[in-house]
Amino acid sequence: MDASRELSYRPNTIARSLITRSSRTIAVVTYSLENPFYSSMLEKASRFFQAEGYHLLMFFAPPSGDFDAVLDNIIRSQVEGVLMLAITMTQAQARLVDDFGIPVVVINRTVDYPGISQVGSDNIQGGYWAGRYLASLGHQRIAFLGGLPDSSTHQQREAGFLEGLHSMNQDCLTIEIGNYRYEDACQATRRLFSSRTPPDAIFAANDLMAIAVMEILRHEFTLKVPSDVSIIGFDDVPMAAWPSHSLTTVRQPVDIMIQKATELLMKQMVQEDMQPEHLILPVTPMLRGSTRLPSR
Amino acid sequence: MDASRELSYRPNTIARSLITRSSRTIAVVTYSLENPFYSSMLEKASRFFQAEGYHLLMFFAPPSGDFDAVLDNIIRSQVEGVLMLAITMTQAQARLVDDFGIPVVVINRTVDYPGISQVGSDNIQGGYWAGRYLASLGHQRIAFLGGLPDSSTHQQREAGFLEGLHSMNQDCLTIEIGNYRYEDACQATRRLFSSRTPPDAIFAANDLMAIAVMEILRHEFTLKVPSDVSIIGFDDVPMAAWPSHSLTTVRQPVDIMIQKATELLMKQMVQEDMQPEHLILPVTPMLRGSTRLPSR
DNA sequence: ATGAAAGCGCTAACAC
DNA sequence: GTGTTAGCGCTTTCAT
Repeated sequence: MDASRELSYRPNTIARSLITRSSRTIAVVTYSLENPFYSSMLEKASRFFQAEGYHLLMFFAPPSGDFDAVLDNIIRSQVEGVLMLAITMTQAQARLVDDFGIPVVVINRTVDYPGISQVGSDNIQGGYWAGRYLASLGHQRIAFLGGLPDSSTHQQREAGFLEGLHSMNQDCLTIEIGNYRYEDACQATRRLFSSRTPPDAIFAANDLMAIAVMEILRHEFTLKVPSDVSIIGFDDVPMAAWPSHSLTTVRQPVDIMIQKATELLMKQMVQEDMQPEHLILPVTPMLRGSTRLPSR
Repeated sequence: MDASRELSYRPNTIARSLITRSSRTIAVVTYSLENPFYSSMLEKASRFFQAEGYHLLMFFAPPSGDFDAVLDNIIRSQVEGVLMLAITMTQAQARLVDDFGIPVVVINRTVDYPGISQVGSDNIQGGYWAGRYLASLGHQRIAFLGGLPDSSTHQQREAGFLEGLHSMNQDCLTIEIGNYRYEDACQATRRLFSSRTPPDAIFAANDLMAIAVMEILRHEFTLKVPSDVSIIGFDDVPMAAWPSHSLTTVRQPVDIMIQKATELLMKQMVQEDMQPEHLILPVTPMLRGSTRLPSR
């Protein structure tokens, strides 16, 4: 002990990992941290795992393209688990990492493969509520501002929304795509409101885009929110509650999602035989100032 | 090759790391991702290193306390470099990791130890400009909303600010602390404006806090920005340019900072003998709508 | 309790 | 080129 102190010896984690066959490392895969919803998830997950003696190894999905190469790197890296934050995977990709026996939890994406765990919230219900609620406010020209068209969240929120509108005998005026990004949503909003029949209400597939809509309407089209246009978002990021935005939105239970996801991943890492689970957590409508008041 | 495909063989990165003595891994240390300034830095750094075949291992500094334990983990983990994002280190801590021969680049903190590289921007100049500019607008009761009191950025921005005010024959009305956090800044704003002599201008040590001030003033105190109170922030995060905030701020050149920091770290990892550098990049005042117009 | 040795899966050096 | 071997720094097992 004296000598080890003298030489300021530190055990070599890599050598230890090799012999124990446990890297105490978890891959986190995401494609952007622009949305604070995911950067806060990242922080929470990281602190949780750090407390358990694990550390997160970051992998960013390339904007276009070779996600298979990323998966390959993940497999070689000997991580003990993978946390996918809003990453769309093919069945083949899911099977690949499952075949290597690496536990995976996918957050906010469903993937059509039973071997991995998924944690999400009830996008269909959230969309359904948004559709019904906007219609119930008396809006007649209701549009959807979608996220990434390939993502399950986009598809489910859209499907729920259309169904909600139909249940009120309405159709969706038009659908635009904002790719879950602020800038893209600004462009989409400009297109939407340059039309001869602009919407009088918008459901955006996340808060970041909903806030973009609000900014563009108020400051480029000098329209009032909510008196001219009602806006609903999705996520309930902290920013949505800031008084300037006061965004009516569909809250996803972030804390519970990340808690369940990390617990699930831990369990799967510890017991070989754990069955993958598919959790769909309930969402909560948050009524704020970006939707007009119900007339009654 | 056929057999390796058959068995879907993947080289074991850990075994390779052990023999080559290179983990192709870099530690990133931060204490919060609440400020998008840092989550975007994280994303950019991660993509850069990933393209070079390196991956980031995340370490979060505990809110209170044992940072030495984190450093110890970093050293054991055999990372080839450390990127500190806004982490305040003691001299002893800096020396420790330097003694282990691990290259370190500290972003947005100065540390009183010559052995490690530092990349930051000219906080003193930025603060100086903010002080002079607010005074030049005719403000008479100018306050400072500080960040983390122990951080070098806080201290430098404050020092520059006070000096700027003095150069215009003014003193700082009062100083409050917001710890670089949104919520803390809201509380600080409430304290500031409950006073009998509230400020008529505020310089906040980052944009997140500046926006918090704006929110509270407009919606809790029904004061107008900028006609009642001018506000200046620091960073120039994307949100600052959103029309609702239209925040006058001091831009830090994020892209250049992260580019320089990653390049520096790479160089130090490759050549043993590289001298640590201390880069102070120029800041740029961004005049927007949160400060009143110069009268002339 | 204390020590010696095998081996995790690679790479690099060295023979052939 | 092709094959063999030593060894990276640990943990674990087995013998003392």
